[in-house]
Amino acid sequence: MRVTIHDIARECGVNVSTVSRSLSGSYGVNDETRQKVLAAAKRLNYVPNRVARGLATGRSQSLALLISDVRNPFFAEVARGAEDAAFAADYDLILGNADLDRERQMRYFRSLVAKQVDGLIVNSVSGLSEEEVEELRAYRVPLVLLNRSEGVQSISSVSADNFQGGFLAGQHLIELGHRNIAHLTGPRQHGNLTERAKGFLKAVHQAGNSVHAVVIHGDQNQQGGYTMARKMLLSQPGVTAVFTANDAMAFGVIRALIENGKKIPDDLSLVGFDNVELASILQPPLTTVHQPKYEMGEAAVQILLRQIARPDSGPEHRLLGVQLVERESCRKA
Amino acid sequence: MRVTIHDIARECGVNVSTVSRSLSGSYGVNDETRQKVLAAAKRLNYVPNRVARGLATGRSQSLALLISDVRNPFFAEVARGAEDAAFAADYDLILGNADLDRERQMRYFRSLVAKQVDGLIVNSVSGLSEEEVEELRAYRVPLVLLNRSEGVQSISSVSADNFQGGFLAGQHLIELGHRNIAHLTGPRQHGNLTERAKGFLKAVHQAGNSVHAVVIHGDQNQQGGYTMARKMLLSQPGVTAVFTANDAMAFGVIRALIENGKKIPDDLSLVGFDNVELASILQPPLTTVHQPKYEMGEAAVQILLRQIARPDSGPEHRLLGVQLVERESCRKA
DNA sequence: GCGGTTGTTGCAAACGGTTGCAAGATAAGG
DNA sequence: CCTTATCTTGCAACCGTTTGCAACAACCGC
Repeated sequence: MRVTIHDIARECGVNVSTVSRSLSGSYGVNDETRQKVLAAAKRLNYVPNRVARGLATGRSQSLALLISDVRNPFFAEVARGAEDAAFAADYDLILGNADLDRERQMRYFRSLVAKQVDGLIVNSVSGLSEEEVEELRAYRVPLVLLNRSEGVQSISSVSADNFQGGFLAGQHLIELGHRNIAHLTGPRQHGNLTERAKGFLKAVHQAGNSVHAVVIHGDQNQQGGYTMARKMLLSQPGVTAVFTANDAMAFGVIRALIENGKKIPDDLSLVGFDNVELASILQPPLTTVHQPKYEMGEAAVQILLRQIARPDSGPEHRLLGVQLVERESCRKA
Repeated sequence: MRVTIHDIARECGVNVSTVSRSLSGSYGVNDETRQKVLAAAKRLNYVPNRVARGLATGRSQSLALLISDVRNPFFAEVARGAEDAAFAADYDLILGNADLDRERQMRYFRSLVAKQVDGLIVNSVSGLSEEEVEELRAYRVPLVLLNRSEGVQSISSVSADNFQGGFLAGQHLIELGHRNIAHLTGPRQHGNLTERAKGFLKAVHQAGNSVHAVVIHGDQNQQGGYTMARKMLLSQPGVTAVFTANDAMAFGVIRALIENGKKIPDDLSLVGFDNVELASILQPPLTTVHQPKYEMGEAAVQILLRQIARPDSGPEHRLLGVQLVERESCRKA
């Protein structure tokens, strides 16, 4: 059995409550006694039992991050940001990969609540039914969503400025002189991606009638980008520039172009979104919209910590800035 | 306050112990009573408090994964494998990024032990002092190392067959007819990478005197690969093939070659190690040695679960197979 | 010298479960 | 009908902390 405060108390000839107070540093214990206790704790190699502490205080000192998949570099970066912020505040982070499986997500929620996590960061909640969101809310655990969900004002969120990102991408291509631009994006109704498309279209409309834009929907991954690009090459031969709603799709576009013997940026300019590490390594390096992924993880934890400290404080929505990273996948039209 | 078993007991007019037994499914309770309890639990929306349970049973029902950095796709993949296996067994996974910082690693250990994690998967322990390893051992928490540490027989481990991987890479290049091969690797004394180098050299020696090999040490990342490649192009102009000890270094090599106007595989054949996702996306797709990353995570959790179930069972060392994935970065010499 | 502070410590009740043991009820066997 | 075995349930201790309250001593000012 491990050493407990009872052992220390016996060793020092004091009551456990004195030991507890000495260790947790709250005032009200004589300095001499405290030193004695501290020395004994060290000598006996005492490790406090956080579970017991958690039971007594109602705090588990852990947060959870529930995302689709850490293998997605975007989430890995978020996870690292969250983990660093949590570690700094002496919390630890439980990781859950829920894919986009509703059932799995709910199973996780229940398990995490049962474990008394002090706060929860969730990728997205958009797939959940009204009832499920209600159940979630009933748990009364501080919650922050990564990427704001439409219409869920009451839950804190951290998002990148997707609209602005889409706008920047569109503006950039237009400034380079492109007049026939395609936007490759995911399925309709996907909050984030929809925002990006809206921003993009704003830039297009601002440019007036001279610019022609087409939006193509498909799967929001490399394969989807590949498929859409192939289709586009056939149906839209006049396109000179492509903006994809994420980098993965851009990689698919690159593959399709290589297969068709076309070169970037000579035959087609390309702008991605996310700025995953790969984007800078690829040849040519991809121009893309940088999302502050690490910072999003950090911010989410900060909000959580604040909500834990002041449970009655309202929800907070943080919109983090994005920026266009110009590399070599675009050229003047 | 949340619903507890006491509430359910009151509701059903039975003792808490009966409720506990009904819920945890251990036999010894009348079926009718159990149904009544289950119904009440559901009706009241009861969520068991795992912290309390943990205190009583000494089990926290959570495992921890302590790695350098999730942003490294290798670890992200391992993490996902571990998480899936843990989830399936109704455990959850605490994630820790310790970089290679000893202090941070030790802080994590203590915190995790304090939290009564039931098992711990650790990236590497090689940087720790004797004393620290001893402290770790004293905690008596089931432990498995990702990548076996030299001379630490007493702690379970899961590793890829690095030696065999190095051998396969060397053999492949030799079979293609290369006679002047460079191996770019990390600092000396790095367990894994050393094994890879050894395997590579075995292939070289097996081929007899006709094959000339040079081993270059540097940083085990993209930048290191870049630097070493530049140096090599100057000092070893006769080299026709390169084997890097990981994919990241290979990406650095590619960058250096592009800068020098050289083409892969025409001017130089290249083999990496790891098979990160990026390797297949790059142009040209990289020939590399596949490490079963996901499976390593899974295996680590399985070992942990076994050790938790039978604490007196000895350590287990699992060596997972690797395979050469031939893509388009090599050609006949 | 006395009442009132202030500071230090101990006592004991939580926190929400689990579990060994005993008691009572019921059924089976002789 | 009594004994014994089997089921079902309750009681209470325990897991390792925290924390409100009371007790006590020392010190203060008057």
